[in-house]
Amino acid sequence: MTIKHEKAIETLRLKGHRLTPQRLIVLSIIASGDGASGDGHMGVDEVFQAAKKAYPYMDIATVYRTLHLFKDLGVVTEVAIGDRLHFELTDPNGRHHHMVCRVCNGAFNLSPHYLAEFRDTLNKEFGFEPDLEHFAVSGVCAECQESSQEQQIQD
Amino acid sequence: MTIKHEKAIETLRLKGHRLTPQRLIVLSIIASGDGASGDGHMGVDEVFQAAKKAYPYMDIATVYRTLHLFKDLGVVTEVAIGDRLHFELTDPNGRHHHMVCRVCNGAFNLSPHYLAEFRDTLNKEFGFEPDLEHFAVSGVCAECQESSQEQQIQD
DNA sequence: TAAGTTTCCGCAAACGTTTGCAATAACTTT
DNA sequence: AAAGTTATTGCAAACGTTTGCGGAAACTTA
Ligand SMILES: [Mn+2]
Ligand SMILES: [Mn+2]
Ligand SMILES: [Zn+2]
Ligand SMILES: [Zn+2]
Repeated sequence: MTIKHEKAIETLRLKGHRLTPQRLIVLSIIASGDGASGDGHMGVDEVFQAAKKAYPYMDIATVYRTLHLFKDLGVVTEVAIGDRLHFELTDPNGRHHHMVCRVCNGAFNLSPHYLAEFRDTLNKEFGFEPDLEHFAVSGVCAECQESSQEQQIQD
Repeated sequence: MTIKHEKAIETLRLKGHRLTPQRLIVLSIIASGDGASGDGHMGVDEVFQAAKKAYPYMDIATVYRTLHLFKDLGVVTEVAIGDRLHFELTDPNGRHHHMVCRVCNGAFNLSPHYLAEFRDTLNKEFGFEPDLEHFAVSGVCAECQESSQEQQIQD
């Protein structure tokens, strides 16, 4: 049980939400970060399947509701990867955004400092306050650009 | 019939796609830009309802397939507004990104120049090539920030 | 610990969007 | 103009996600 994990439970209680077995199970699955991608981001179905092992009556609607609650509380971070939702436990000491590759669906962390100037500009020029907590930019990662170049040479 | 609209038809023909009535209808609806939002971006259902008036057998799957084809050809630009897809005819002389307000669902145009530096940084630091054609940043617009401030004062 | 209050859950149905499939229609060739 | 080729369509079913509802469980109070 990590400190992040304990703080998350404390946040739930402090904001007056009930500590149901379903919520604790989903939280510990996300906290384990033990998803197929290996980068700590877990797909909704991965969470659901793992949750059913711990508690067979678990419903997919409960998983979604729980993840959205955690997102609203800032306990988890949502990342859209290849048009499916993924989640990771928020690390207050390691906040980051994401670059998502549309070819391999890899998600790469991006330090907030790369967006600080962009945020300031939008603020000053337009009075627009961007939601950067769940910011992700999609594109093609370095590795996938290389492999598509090899492909072209072979043609 | 605008020049953008004619060029779009020419693009279809040149790339070997068939000029079906369904495609021409969807294209002219998007080209009209006559959506409820007033900013030229049209929701999928708006397109579908208008298309059914011109051609009653029109199917929603055809609308989606057509819009995605147009997107791949660069003829239309997709903007996700409040987690629904919207589309506008691409203007080669007025390319822009979008700021989308999560409160009022307004979509505000953003000149590419605001993202040029961000793109360069991702390229140089990570070899990541972002897809900026359909880039949209979500947040809260100036107007909605003001009204939520008034709200707080009243409380 | 028992009763009362209110949030939360499982279920089923709905949402917006995508997909497989067999029939049709756009284009090409003759 | 007719026949042949193949992309595109309408339909229905499926996808991932959200929502309404009535019963159940978490917490509060006594
Ligand atoms: Mn991450
Ligand atoms: Mn626009
Ligand atoms: Zn990649
Ligand atoms: Zn707004």
